Amino acid sequence: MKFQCDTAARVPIYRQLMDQVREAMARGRIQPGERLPSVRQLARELVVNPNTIAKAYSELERAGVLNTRPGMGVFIAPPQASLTLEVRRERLIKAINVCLTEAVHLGFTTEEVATTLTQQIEQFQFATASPNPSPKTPAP
Amino acid sequence: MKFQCDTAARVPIYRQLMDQVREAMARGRIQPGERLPSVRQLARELVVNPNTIAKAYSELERAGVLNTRPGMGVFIAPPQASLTLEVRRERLIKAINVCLTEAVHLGFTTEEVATTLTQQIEQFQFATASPNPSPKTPAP
Amino acid sequence: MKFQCDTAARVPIYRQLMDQVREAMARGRIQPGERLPSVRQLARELVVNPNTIAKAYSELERAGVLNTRPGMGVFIAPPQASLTLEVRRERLIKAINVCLTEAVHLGFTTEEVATTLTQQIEQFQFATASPNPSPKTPAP
Amino acid sequence: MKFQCDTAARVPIYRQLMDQVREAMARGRIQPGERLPSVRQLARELVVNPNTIAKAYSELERAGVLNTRPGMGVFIAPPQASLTLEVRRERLIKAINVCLTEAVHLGFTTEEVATTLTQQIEQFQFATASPNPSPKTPAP
DNA sequence: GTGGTCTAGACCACT
DNA sequence: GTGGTCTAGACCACC
Repeated sequence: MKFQCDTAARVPIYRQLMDQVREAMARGRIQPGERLPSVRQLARELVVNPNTIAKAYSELERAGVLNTRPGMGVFIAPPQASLTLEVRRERLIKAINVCLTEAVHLGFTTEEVATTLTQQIEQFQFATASPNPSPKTPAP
Repeated sequence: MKFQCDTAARVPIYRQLMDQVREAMARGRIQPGERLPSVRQLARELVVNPNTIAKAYSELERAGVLNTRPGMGVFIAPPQASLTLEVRRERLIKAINVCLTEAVHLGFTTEEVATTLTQQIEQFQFATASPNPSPKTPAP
Repeated sequence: MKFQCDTAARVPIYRQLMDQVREAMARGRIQPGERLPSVRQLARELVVNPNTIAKAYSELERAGVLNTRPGMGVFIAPPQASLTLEVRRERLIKAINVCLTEAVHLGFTTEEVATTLTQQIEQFQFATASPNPSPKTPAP
Repeated sequence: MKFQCDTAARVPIYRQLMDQVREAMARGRIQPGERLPSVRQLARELVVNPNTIAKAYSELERAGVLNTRPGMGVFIAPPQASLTLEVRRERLIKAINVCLTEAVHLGFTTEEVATTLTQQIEQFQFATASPNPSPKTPAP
């Protein structure tokens, strides 16, 4: 996996790295079990303090997205949805509202948003069946 | 307009207030020319330091969404899209990707996301014509 | 003389009015002895608090630019250069530096600034002889 | 870079600092990528509250002329002209008019203004080619 | 009444 | 070390 970071941005570097891992996973570019570059290697590559890389990795591990196996490296963890359906719904709606608020302020029309969304949604690897199925999709 | 803030959240209070103003505008709940609560009044109401409110307001003014008139109060500014179409497109795609990344990690299916999005999109006041119209939506 | 003010601007209204009087004088659009609209009349016209108009006028009077004759109205005062050449030089250089700093930040070239300046300078009514002549312009 | 501020002046301290940074940049005395003194250091040096320095820096960052990297310091940002030619022209004319109005009121002649301007203009680092070149300056 | 500026001093986040 | 956020409380400018 290829990382990059922008030291001039106001979003902290460790956050940029976390976001990149999460987005790459969501796009299916990296799979569970895959190994990420070591802290030191990535620190050299990005010319960044190793502590910063370590912080990004440890936060992701705390979130259950990565597994660190001492002496072996850092690996993508298998998916695990531990949240209740209610909490997941809330967060989805929140994420959508943030996105739509931005879209309105950028001056786009409903159609333009829908078009762009359709284009982008194909590039993500969505689950084929929800772990806690919603009532909308009754089991056959 | 009704505000609320969570002192315990890791997102700064002034940021929470900014987001609420922006979302309320995007939903059409507050209109250009409308007056917001005064700094002191809102500070008393939320039990927050007036400086914090002032910071939220002044940041929004610099973003061009508010006008503050000393001695008069703070008002919603008329809409003004000064960004190029290219920049606006970039930001829209970025916002959508953040949203979709979150949706995948929450374990939702494509259909669930599409359904929720359709529900939410109706609650926002989108522009009816883009300031820099895209070739995608020819006039009938 | 026609006044206008922008309540949304962050420069105070009384300052906007002062600047308009000063610029109109510098352009020769209003002459010494000419009468300005009364406080009440201008306040009605601009839909502004009379105190605000009064403040603009009294500040200009303090600067020696206006004369208020009670019961008669407000008049443009005859020119009077009471400052030393040294102070006037300092202020001219300061004003020019502010202007040039802005020009550089706007990304203009020297030629573009010179061209625009030549166009604008013709519209102002400069003195034909300096009250405290500089050594550059020896008396014949 | 050397700063100074006048606590007695009616222009706010943070504004004075902003103006000094902008002028130093326009004169080429500080270059993109260069680091400014830290908030705390400058606050000690000028005997001013750190919050005041921070305000100046953060306003300049919002204007796009500085980058602040938490934990690293504050740096001059690479130049970026995002404004349309029309807006830039308007602002240039406005800046020139303010300057000329002042010059007339100080009692200077056209020649004196032209002479002083020629002297000062050499000390600024103007762009050599406009980002949106005007038709006035064809390439030789 | 309104918002704007500044101080003093605290705590946190980032590198 | 760096900057960012928040509080408490003061004074000023504008309308």
